[in-house]
Amino acid sequence: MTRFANGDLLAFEAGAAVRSASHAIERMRAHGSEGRGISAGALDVLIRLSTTDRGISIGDLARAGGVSSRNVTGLVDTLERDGLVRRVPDPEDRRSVLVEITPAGQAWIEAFRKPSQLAMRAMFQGFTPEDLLTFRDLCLRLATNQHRLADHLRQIGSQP
Amino acid sequence: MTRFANGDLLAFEAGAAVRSASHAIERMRAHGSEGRGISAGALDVLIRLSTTDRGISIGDLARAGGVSSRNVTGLVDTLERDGLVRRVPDPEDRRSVLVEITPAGQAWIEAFRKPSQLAMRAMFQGFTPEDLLTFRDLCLRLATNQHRLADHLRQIGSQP
DNA sequence: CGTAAGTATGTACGTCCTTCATAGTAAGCA
DNA sequence: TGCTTACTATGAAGGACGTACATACTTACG
Repeated sequence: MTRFANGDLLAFEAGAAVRSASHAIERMRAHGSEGRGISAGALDVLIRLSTTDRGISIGDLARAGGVSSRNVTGLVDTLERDGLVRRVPDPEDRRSVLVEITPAGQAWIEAFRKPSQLAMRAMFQGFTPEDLLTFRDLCLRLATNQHRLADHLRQIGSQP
Repeated sequence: MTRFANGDLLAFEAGAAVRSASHAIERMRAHGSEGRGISAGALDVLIRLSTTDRGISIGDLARAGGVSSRNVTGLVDTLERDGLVRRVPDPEDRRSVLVEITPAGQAWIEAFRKPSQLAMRAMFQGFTPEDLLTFRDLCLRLATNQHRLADHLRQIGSQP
């Protein structure tokens, strides 16, 4: 290994580590939903939709996931083709399209949950509940930090 | 949020959280190496090569990264096209190709390190050194867990 | 020697994600 | 009211990562 200043080394290593960890999770997830053919990005959208009864607009889904709205449009396309999701016009804004989960989508999530939880439990084997809790919180803090940074960068980028 | 059994909920949420976190890191990394045009997968290979003076074979790189060897071939292609990496024949096995980092590659890594560390420091703002340490360790444990699981799955998959 | 296994790579493909361009709609202001 | 500006979703095009399968070459083992 190359040499670093103390704290920066740790941050650098942690960055690399979280990348491996995410790859690991992704791989297990793929294994869990194997055959039922839903891919990572689409799954994110579906899970987000499953947490509410109201529809969510494409733009809001994009902002929530931190990706472009064009991307979400595509993911919703595939989910809709599979019948897991449905587009309905927004009664309050005719530009907007609300996406809601269908009963088939709910069923898919239910079927996905059990094996996914088992896989996750296997992945987090050896973690104490406290480990799990702090780990989750640190991850979320990382995500919010990034959101804040992205906003900041966007601001200083748009007014040089 | 939907309802879960206690521990499984946490594992499920932690899985989602690490995905966001990794996306966050990835985005900052992209921002850091902007213009210098190296992408995530290639960067992983380059970093791995920068940690040793000897060449590493395509297959070993693939196993270390947990990806297919075909994929590594492609990544090495682009790195070689940019002059950051070089293929040399393995003197001990004429099937194998060793990949080594060039001086230009070393220089790239050096140039990348500083802004990357700054970005990481910004990302991990608010983390105590202990947070950072446990976070990194938990991530690595996750990765090793996945490796073990993958091996296990491969074994039971190949002898049904 | 001959067969089996390992190596890198060609071909083909799927998914994620992006940017730019476009048509429809909303909102603010003369 | 009409005009301009901004926002919405989407079409088109493309880059990058990753996979599986087939192939040619080399090694190792019987």
